Amino acid sequence: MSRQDGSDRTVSAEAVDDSSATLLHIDMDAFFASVELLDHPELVDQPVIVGHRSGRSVVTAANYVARRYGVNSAMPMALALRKCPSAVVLEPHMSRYKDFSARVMRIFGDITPLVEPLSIDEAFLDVAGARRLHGSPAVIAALIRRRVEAETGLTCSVGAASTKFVAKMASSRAKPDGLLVIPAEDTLAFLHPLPVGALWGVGATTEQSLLRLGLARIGDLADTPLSVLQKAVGESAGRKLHDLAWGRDPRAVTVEREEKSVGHEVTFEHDVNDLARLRSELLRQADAVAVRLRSAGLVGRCVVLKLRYPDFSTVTRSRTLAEPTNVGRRIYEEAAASFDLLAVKGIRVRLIGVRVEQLGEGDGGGAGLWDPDDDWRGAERAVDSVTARFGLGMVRPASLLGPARPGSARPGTPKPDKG
DNA sequence: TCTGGGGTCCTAGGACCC
DNA sequence: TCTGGGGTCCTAGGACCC
Repeated sequence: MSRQDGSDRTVSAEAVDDSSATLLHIDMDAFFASVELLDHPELVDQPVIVGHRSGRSVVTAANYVARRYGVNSAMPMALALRKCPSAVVLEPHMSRYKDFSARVMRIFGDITPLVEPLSIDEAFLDVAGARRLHGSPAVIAALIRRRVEAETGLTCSVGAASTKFVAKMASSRAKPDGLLVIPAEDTLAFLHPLPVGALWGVGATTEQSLLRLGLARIGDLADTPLSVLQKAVGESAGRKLHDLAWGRDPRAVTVEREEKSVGHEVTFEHDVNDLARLRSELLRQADAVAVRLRSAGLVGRCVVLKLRYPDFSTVTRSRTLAEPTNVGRRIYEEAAASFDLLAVKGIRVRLIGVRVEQLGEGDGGGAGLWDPDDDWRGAERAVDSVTARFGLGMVRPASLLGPARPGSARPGTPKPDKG
């Protein structure tokens, strides 16, 4: 194993044979907070929290100064401010984070086309094919870290290993501003002393189940019969834990992933018992979901309503449609029908949300495919905008229902490349 | 302390069909 | 008349991740 970090850059990553560690996991350090600090350099030495100040919000991100006070992501803001009353709270700026995200992802893309974004601020890279051009994985990781810092002013941490999940665990142990290389032959020596909670996929609940069995370290999982693990945490999770404990993870870096669902939800500042208000929120969300589906060229078959009550208990109700849709009014009708069955007198709601699942390719209307010459598409877009504003169903005039004209690409079908 | 919003994946039970 | 086992679809809930 070889370590390199901001405080001691002289440790040479090349001292170990890293040729097997071709999977990199790159994770930006305190991403949202770091972007905000670029705009507020005077705050770098102060505890900074990104999030809304309002009553029911949580911490979206915290810089490392704030973390020293025990502040962490997803912590209720009220608690965070009790732990660190001197923290500066900054409102999030998502579009700015997306912009920085695109910039770092482009840097990754310069190294290899095999980039799998995991979230806005992290990605897997398979650099096996990039070694001839750029050098060993550790050299590539160092190059990426230098470029990210030089071109964005942000730091990142990198884990390099022979499997994705070990690379991911390595990057988290390299944080902040570090690089940790785990050659294949060192995998078990790296994993086995770590606590079970450090495993990707083991949260608080699973950790407790494992601790009750006396399994505290990853090495303990490796030494436990598969059947015992499966009885404790389920068949699939048990199998996965056992494999991971032995460093087995055959997943490859996948560049494309298809979306499985699209949804919106909102937690009210104060619990709501006004049914009309709840329905109008539902309508707003259904339309927002529909707009996103259409712009992605998708339709969905299953509409899920989600409610959370004041005691934080959560229920969902789903309805499967005979015909998939991306029409706001249809989504709303299904969600509202589910809602009406739950909306007993005196109901109070903390959160309401709509999600559409079982997605498939839509029948056109994808914004990226819009051809200004196709005037019927323009008409459809106009209808869509009415839909978006008023929640009306999409009513395509009968004259627009005909087949695609000869010579024009079928809706939803990308036109072939020209040579 | 009092818990966001965006997701993915898994489990389990029941209906239904062969 | 009683009964089995597998497969698929649907639904509800929950763990987990960032």
